[in-house]
Amino acid sequence: MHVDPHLLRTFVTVAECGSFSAAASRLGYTQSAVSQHIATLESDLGTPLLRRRPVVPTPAGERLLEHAGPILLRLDAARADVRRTVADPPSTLTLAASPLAARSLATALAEVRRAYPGTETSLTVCGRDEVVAGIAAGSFTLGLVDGIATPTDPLNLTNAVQLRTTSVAHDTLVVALPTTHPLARHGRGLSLGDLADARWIDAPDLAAPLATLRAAAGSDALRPAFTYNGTDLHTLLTLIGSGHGLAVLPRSAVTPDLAAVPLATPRLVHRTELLHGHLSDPAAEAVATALSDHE
Amino acid sequence: MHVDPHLLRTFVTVAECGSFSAAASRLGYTQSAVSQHIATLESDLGTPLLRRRPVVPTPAGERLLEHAGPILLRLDAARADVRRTVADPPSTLTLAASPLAARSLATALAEVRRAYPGTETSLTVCGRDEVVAGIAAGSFTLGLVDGIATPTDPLNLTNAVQLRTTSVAHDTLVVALPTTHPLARHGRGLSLGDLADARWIDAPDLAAPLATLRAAAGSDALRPAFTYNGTDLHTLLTLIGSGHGLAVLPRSAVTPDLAAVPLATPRLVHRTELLHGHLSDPAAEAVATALSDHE
DNA sequence: ATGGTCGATCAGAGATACTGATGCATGTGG
DNA sequence: CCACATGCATCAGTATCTCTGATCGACCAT
Repeated sequence: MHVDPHLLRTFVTVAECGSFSAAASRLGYTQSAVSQHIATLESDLGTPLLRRRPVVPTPAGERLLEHAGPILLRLDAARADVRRTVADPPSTLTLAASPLAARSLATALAEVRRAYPGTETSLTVCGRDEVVAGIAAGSFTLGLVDGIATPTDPLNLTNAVQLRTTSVAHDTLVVALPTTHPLARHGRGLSLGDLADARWIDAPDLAAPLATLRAAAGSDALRPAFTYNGTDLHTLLTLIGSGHGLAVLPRSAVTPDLAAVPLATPRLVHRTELLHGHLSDPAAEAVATALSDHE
Repeated sequence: MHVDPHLLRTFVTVAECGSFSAAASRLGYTQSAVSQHIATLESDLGTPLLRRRPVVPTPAGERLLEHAGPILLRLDAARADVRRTVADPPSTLTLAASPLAARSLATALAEVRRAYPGTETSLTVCGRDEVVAGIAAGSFTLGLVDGIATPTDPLNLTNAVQLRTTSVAHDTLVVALPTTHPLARHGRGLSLGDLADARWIDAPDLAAPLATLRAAAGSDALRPAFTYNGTDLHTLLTLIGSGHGLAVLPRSAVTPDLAAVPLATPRLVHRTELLHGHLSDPAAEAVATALSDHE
């Protein structure tokens, strides 16, 4: 029949944990149950999904993992979407935003709070995927996600199926460098190809992930010399300023103490998009329109 | 926990059939089981999903239906994708195409059959959604889908998640009219806005569906005076020729006995895209590259 | 009224999905 | 080289779930 989502969920957990017993305690099952789940899934699909000891996905398992996340997300999204049409709109406005997108919220939000003074508001800043997942699962009513895209295309938000998206802001992309850097005075704009051998800082949670830039440039170069796993813009700018490497950022994110040379090719822009399910809450709708008009 | 896909499937079937007992026999269950399925789903989601007698989805049910199709499709796609990595490539090349996309196949296919003479080939022409679903579910290895899109964007194939797509051909869109029609000599190109009150033939399975054109034009006009539910191009052209109305088609589809005036605004093109999962079959890969190169 | 259709409900048989105990392979420290 | 610890597989048993078949009540048409 169909692949059972319960089995899928334990499969994902086991793959994440790299261990049957760890997954079991995480899921509140016994190790025996987890073992049976995986066995059932494997016999159902007719192929081993995990190599044991150490526990690593087989190629078939990798395939399944690619599907499992979106499926489970979508399943939750369906439930959340149905709940939304039934439950009355919550009194608190629950917002989420990825770090560089959060700034777009402040001004629009101010207007709305003036118009609806009674509304409690909560804002969560988290990773792009978490924003999408949270909106889908109904834990946030409105989300802002930033990312890079070609000037005409929308952001490629995989998993965002059945969610409404609106582009709310775009900004040119620049390469941020120390002012002392030889390229800092490069007036006409830089090409990614020229920067293949530069020292890059990869800050996937904050700036344009290098992997995305590689895909856009069609190049296999652009290897990170430094990886910053954090969401604090100031820290990243400081790292760049003290010469640890350079990064691609939206122009408005770069402070004047750094050089910001436009990224000429490939032609990409920084875009932030609004993301939501069906809006029944007037305050949420007001935020949405305030943000859209801001464009 | 999660929404159970089995229940989801019977829910979809019941909604389609508009009857519990009909759905039961279609699914090979008893009416009792179907009734219990729906009851379980409703109590799980905490809201009625169907109004009984007559059986019609409630608003919450409509929401769920929007999710159900893609979820079930994706579940099948996951299984098919895993199977593909395990099973050896099938000896027959299984192709699918939407009616207007099929023509792009012929030439590319000829080359490949010369290169791989041993390969049995099957081609199925069916609706766009069926092509996508069939590829996802693994019943076809390669699919061609046509549709309209803005010049820079790819086709908006919802449900095509986790499938690879390549644009293989594009063609300008024209309004097909009888040569005697007053607009037939309209040299510079027509605007959809000017044609709001024209007699339209809607041929959703074959040409650009009017609903899509309406969305692109941002207009609520463009109501069909005639609907052709069929996939035969010749029939549609004959209908146009005998004055039943006009339709938007790719230029290459319109024979010289009809007038074909370019569609100037909105700027849209007819595009056909190649669609497939992971290709392990060399012949299938050859077809894919032959088609891509043809651009 | 009356027979027919359709969905809801109920009891019970069969399948299922857990737990806890045990078995067996692998890697590790004495 | 041998205990021993660790971690997955397997098994038996039970609690639960999920069907079927029978029955009921509501509605519709005759």
